[in-house]
Amino acid sequence: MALSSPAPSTPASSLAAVPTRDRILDALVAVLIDQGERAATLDAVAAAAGVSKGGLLYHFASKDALVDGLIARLRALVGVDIDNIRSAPAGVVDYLIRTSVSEGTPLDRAIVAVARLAQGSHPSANQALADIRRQWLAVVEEAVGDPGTAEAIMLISDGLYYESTLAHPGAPATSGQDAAALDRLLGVIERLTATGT
Amino acid sequence: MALSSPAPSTPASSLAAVPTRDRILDALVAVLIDQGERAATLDAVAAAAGVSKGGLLYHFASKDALVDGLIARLRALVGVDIDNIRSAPAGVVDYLIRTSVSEGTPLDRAIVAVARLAQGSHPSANQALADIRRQWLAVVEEAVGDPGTAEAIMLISDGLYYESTLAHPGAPATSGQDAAALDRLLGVIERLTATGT
DNA sequence: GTCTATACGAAGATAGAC
DNA sequence: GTCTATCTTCGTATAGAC
Repeated sequence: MALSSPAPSTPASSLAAVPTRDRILDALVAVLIDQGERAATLDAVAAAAGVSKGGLLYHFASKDALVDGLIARLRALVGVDIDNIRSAPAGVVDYLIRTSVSEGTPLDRAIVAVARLAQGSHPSANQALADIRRQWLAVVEEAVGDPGTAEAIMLISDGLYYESTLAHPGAPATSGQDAAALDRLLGVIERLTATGT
Repeated sequence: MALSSPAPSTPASSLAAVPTRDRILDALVAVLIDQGERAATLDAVAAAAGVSKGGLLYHFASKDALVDGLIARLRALVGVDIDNIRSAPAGVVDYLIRTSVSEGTPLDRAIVAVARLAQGSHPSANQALADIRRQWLAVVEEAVGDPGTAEAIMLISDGLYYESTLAHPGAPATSGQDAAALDRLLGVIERLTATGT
């Protein structure tokens, strides 16, 4: 699962300490989500990870390298997700829409963090998000048949991501009311998939 | 129309020079759209407006004041747009969706610029965008009747904005292919509004 | 592997001349 | 109203000790 780091050869127990490299990426994600792109300085990330700036720079030689590390983690997580979505019991669309709003999982957090980066003209962050969208769209198209319908559903997913995360920095996680709204939304979307072209 | 600046009392002709204050806001918008939030420094904005940093700071005492000026302009432009959308010949939904992707008008540019700002934890930018969304959603709800359908349409609009502007910094304006895709999308959306709840 | 200290440049803001 | 210094703080990165 932790594709971004080599598996330790002899983990004494499953409670083995998280490698510093991963802790730093966790800290980067946390700062990006909670305080935005501008606040994600080397100082702030190092402090959040519990290391010094010098310590951070040992693991990631520059800020760009740090960002690249996060994007690599995101791509790995998405690879797993694409497998999950194809075999989702409630269907591809249900899975996609529900996970567009969740905010809890490592994947959600990685996406939101990279989306924050993408606004600051990080070309590789934009590229990664565009690639991911393409992968999801392909799966939805495969599931619903009609490309136009797939695009509309994908746009709703984009809108949910934008609304639930980017538009409201520091918002609390999914609440009960949101869950009801999500059910209602899925009902509306069914009207798109029920009828053919 | 230019609600953000007092009308000159004696404009010799309609070619009267644009006030420096407005030129500075234009420059801020241009830099935000073309180069992102981080690039929108006082130096860069001043250069784009053709004034010195000191000159800029005469009109806007601080960077926060500059941002507030842009947000005030956006709110004024949206006020006009809300009037337009209610009387749009092709209908509210058609107008909303089409203008979600345009990118050419002063309003579009102001929205994209403020959206860039919103990612950098500018609370007032987020607040303004949330307010605007609420106004549009109210109009759509009024037009289509069902709140769930209205929300789905609004999310598609959000997705279009995200896709066409935030996700692709420095992308060219609406192309021919986009226009066809938009028509197809409107066809899909009609399936939502055609059927009742 | 992790730390402290320091160099260097960039960005916001002030002061005062014109 | 607009300009040119100048000050200060912050962010990235390097050097070298431990």
